[in-house]
Amino acid sequence: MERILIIEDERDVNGLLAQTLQEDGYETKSAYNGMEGIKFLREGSFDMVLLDLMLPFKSGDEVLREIRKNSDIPVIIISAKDMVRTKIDLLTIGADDYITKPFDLGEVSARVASNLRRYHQADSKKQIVYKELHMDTEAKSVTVEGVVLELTSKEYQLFELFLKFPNKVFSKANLYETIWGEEYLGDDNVIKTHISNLRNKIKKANSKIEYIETVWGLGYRLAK
Amino acid sequence: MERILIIEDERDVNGLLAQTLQEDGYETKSAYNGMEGIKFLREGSFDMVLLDLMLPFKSGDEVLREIRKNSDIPVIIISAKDMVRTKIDLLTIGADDYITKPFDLGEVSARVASNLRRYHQADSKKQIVYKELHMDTEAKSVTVEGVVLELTSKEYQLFELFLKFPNKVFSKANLYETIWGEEYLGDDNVIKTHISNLRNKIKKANSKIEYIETVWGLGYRLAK
DNA sequence: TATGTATTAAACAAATTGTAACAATTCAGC
DNA sequence: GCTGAATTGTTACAATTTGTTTAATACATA
Repeated sequence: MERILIIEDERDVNGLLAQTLQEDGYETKSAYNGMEGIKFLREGSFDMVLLDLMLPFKSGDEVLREIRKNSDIPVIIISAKDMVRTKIDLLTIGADDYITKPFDLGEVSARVASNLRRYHQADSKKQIVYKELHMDTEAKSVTVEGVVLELTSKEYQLFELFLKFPNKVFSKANLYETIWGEEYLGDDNVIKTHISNLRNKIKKANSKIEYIETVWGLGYRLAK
Repeated sequence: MERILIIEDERDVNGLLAQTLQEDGYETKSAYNGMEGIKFLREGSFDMVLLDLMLPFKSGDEVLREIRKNSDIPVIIISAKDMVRTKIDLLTIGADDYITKPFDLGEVSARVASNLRRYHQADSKKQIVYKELHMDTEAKSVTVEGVVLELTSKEYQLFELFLKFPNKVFSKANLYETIWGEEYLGDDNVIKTHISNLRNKIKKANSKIEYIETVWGLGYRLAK
């Protein structure tokens, strides 16, 4: 399970965050000042830190600097709305994101999820594993249930795009412009054919899973 | 590769920035006045703009306003040290960061990297949460109380409009012209049908909440 | 030239969209 | 409160758009 450390001195705010994140399925630990936060970080392993800027004893940016000395886990800053100037500096120091008070709990959930996803993606950039599929972006090879797919260049590029952005719906214009690098003038035949060929090759490799999903009227994406 | 547009009239400063950024592994393009800068932006796709404030023909803040009309890429302002007052205004217009002259090249690198990272991370913006509803504008998916709605393209577009402008009342002409991109000639049947279908799908997802409100004689809007 | 790859074309299938006819609702004026 | 004209809502179906597949042709590379 993913563990999140919440460093926030206001007890009710801390509790609220903890409760929300627990409902989202994370394990949380609460610290009520910077020194305590750093202590917990040394002791346990965490996947993320929510860090308030205004802390007693040791201010948030000091804590952040301390964290960054020996860790690259995502840190989301919680700050008062009017601290615009500091935002920029914090991102420079190495914060990953920030949320301004008063915050919407739904937004907190979204940000946390998004940052965690990115973090976990970052250390497996070269190997993409999805369901029964394995892509090596260095070797440009793809296997489905152990069977190697012999893909052409265009097929591979399409597939890699889908796998790199698992939720995004790619419009045809989108696909065309990123892969072909030219302006899309409405001729989607090429794309449709390649998609078809790609699907066929996947199917022939004994895959029962459909990897590429059609989103009617919008485009294509990786199937869930 | 990431592309950065440098809009700066002093040739040696421009060149220095270009060189530094190229060494950092970016592709750069140089413009020497505001008009040229805007022209380049229209033609090519950039990931970031470095923008000098004091430019011939068109001042930096005009250029910034122009950029913000159709893009949200990070813009870093380069300004003389004594123009402190403007900083805040620029951040209000939509600048992401600022660097004062004379600048340290190491700092430029750091700021550029930080802003680019944040920009590419900014996908939390793409999540719209409203009451029990969650819309992912990347994945083009909508869930109500955890249930995924299977929307058609038109239905989705309508819904996204409402959610993006939560208080605005959209007249039918308004909706028709933004979504269909054609002149509205008074036939509101299409819209009514789509709204009806959309409401149905929401209702079938067990939602007790009415998300789309009719404003009699005026149009529709997101319900409060 | 031989081979694989990319593109185009065309015929077919599927889903969405628009239309039309009718039902329900709202609101102004009595 | 009624009443009815205006506005909005619903439904089913036809027309249109969009997607799939197969095959043939063009293109590139060795």
